[in-house]
Amino acid sequence: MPELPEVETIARGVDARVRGDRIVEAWFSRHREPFKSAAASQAKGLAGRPILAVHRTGKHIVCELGLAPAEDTPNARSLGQDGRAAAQWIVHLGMTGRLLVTDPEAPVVPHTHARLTLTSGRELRFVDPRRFGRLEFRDLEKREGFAGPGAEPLTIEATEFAALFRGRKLAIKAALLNQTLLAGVGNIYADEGLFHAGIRPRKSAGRLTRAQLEKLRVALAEVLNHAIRLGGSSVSDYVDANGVKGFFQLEHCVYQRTGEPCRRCGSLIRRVVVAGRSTHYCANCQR
DNA sequence: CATTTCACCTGGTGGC
DNA sequence: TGCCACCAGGTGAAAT
Repeated sequence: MPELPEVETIARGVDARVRGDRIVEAWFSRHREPFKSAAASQAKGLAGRPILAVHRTGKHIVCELGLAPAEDTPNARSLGQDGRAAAQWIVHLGMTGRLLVTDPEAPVVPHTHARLTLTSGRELRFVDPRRFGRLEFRDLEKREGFAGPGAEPLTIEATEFAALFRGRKLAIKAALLNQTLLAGVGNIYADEGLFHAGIRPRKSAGRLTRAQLEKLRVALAEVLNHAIRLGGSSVSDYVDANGVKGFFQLEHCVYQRTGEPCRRCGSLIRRVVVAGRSTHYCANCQR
């Protein structure tokens, strides 16, 4: 479910409620590897660590963690070297993942795969029916910090954005979904961004003019920021860290509006398959 | 290497 | 009500 605006909304919500808290204990379900690091090593790595901050990178939620009291040295390294985090817990929600902050007595819903109990008494829970999500623990004393390979669509500049697509023959829609180029855009916002930029999804990425690419960059950033302001798109079951739905689905111009009139020109929205994904566009507004 | 296709999962929906 | 086909916001491995 979650693309950049949904992940950003969740990360902000989780940050607001668990920043400064401390992980007492972590529990993981046995359900086959919905994990990137083994459950046992994650549980061991997480226990006792303070949560310094929670933020988003691409479609990943990154929990910045300090040192557990036992390994804390008198050398003032409870925040790690230079006040930076000593470890990270990285959550990718896949299609149906949820990261929720709950009271401990809140019923444990089916497909709950992780429960982190916190000093405050609250719990951080990961729920994921389809199990496409991924959980990873990184000890920064041993490895490098997490940074997705793709550029951030909200801050990328014109020249760099244009360079991403130069010489690429594939459809612009397929290119937008490639997380190693641009991180955070998924099926909804690729379609919406292309609509606002007036570009056909199947147009070759490398054949777009510099002006079209710039229009696309701006359109994407506007759509994503607008969606963040509305708490994301709740297409079926997306909710934020507090279980609250978003409202951007009400503003969709093309996504899942097949056969409905275009909000700008009235012609009917079409659905095709590009890069194996449902793709929606207005043949009149997008050329 | 660039690009496309498919497998991975469960659950909801709509047709019959 | 039941059964079934189809669809779904994501990725990464395998095939081309």
